[in-house]
Amino acid sequence: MENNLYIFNTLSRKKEQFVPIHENKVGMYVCGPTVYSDVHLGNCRTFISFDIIYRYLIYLGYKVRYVRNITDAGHLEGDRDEGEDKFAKKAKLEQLEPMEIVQKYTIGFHEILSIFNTIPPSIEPTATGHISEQIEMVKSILESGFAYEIDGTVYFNVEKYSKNLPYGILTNRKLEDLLEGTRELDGQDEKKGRLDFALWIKAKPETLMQWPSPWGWGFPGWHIECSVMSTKYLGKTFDIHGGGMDLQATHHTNEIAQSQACNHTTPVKYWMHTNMLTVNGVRMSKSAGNGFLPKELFSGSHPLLERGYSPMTVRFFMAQSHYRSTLDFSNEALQASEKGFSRLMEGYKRLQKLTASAVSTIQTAGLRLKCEEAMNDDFNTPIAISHLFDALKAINLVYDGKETISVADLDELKIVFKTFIEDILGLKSENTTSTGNESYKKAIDLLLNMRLEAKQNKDWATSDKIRNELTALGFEIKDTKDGFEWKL
RNA sequence: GGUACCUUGGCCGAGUGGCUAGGCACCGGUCUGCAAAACCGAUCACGGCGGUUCGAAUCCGCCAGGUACCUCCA
Repeated sequence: MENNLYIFNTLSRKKEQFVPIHENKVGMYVCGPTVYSDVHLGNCRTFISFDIIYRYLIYLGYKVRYVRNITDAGHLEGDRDEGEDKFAKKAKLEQLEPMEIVQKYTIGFHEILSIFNTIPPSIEPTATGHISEQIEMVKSILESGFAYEIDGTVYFNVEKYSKNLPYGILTNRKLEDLLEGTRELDGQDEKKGRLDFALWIKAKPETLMQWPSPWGWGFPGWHIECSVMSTKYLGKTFDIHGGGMDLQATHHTNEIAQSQACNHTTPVKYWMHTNMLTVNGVRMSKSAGNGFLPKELFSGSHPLLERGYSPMTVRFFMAQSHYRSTLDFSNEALQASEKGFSRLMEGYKRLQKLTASAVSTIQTAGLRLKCEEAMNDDFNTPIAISHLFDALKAINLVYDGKETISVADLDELKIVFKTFIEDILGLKSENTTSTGNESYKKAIDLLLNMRLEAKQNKDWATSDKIRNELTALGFEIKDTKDGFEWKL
């Protein structure tokens, strides 16, 4: 299959033409959430970005296997292979079983992603469901000589690995620099090298989630699950691995090392990293406390928000920036997106009502190609959207009777709009009136018909009163040549 | 301290050597009883200094400011 898709590969820090390993097929792995608390908006940005990427790959005709894991074990509070397990800590706080925590937040995560209209991945494996495979991989890494065991805990030997293979390729860093950057660890540490990380961690007696292993009871290190599950479902080498940029330096770097040590091959052809969401210029993060939850965003209940914004407004807002750029959250920016989105969707609805003429007096033919070119350039959604807005102008001109469009052009325009707005960008109309009941609609129509009569009698006082009061209730009233239109 | 990245008009946000990005806001106009919506038009730009070049927002250097990673986070 021929395509001109170019993807920015973190490995080379360049845009590279996308050539799948197996013709017509794409294997894509994205690091999913650790389900110990509510998913926050920054996480959502990454998953929405990859949702659009997934949708576009499908549009191009690829058969995509999209794997996104759920981390439900082994993720410690600190990454120094000490500290408390996140699930255990939360379980104590909420007085629940760790698996109740996992269940609760997994459901919440799915709910939110569904509200954002993302397509579920093909496979969503969990760490706890792959304990034996993780043990096998740890064994294999031990056999290859890149790991060592100390008292029930298995560590990856970074120094030894880096003698044979480049450890810091993903962040373009040398081992010496990394070592220099690592601060001295206070307290006891049994690791041989400062950069070494745990593959398997010995359980303490009070550890809630633990499994038997050749090294005694314990639980897997955080990084190993991704190596295991991506290998299992996508093979030793697969096409795309994605995740947030914050995972690049540690998690993904270690993942490469593990997979390489076990499978003796480069695990991933294209590494893709999404940039961070910021609030007032500072990264939105769990620890900084400036991250709001999707529900707070929808309802406007967070102190930083002036009011609520709908899920599709947020999705559109995110699509208006490129996935590799930071995106700054502000009320002003969200309101701008809300209006723009509303205008786009209004135009999309109008498009369905247009009547074709014998000839086109406007130029819309190249739209699909332009949008494809934008998406082919490392999924440049903001450019694709700008082309849709250009076409929107043409739609409105035809709607106003100032220009005409031919049947063929109209049909193509309808298909392209549907394809890019719904299928690729994953946007959908949120107009509530379409789901409202009939009597309610008729009541509004009745009021507006009364207003129409008042207008015909030039009773502007009554006519304005009806319109103003409805407007105050949130309705938008538009007068047309032969009547009116309204929406909530 | 080390490493990397960023700085675009009132706001958001594309763009990597010459050609109007786009959205929102604002201003003028068309339409309208007045509005709204829509359309047309105008205004506003590339952090600072220097260099390369016929030509730089785009390449190079320096400076200033900011952010991220190096410590859990998508």
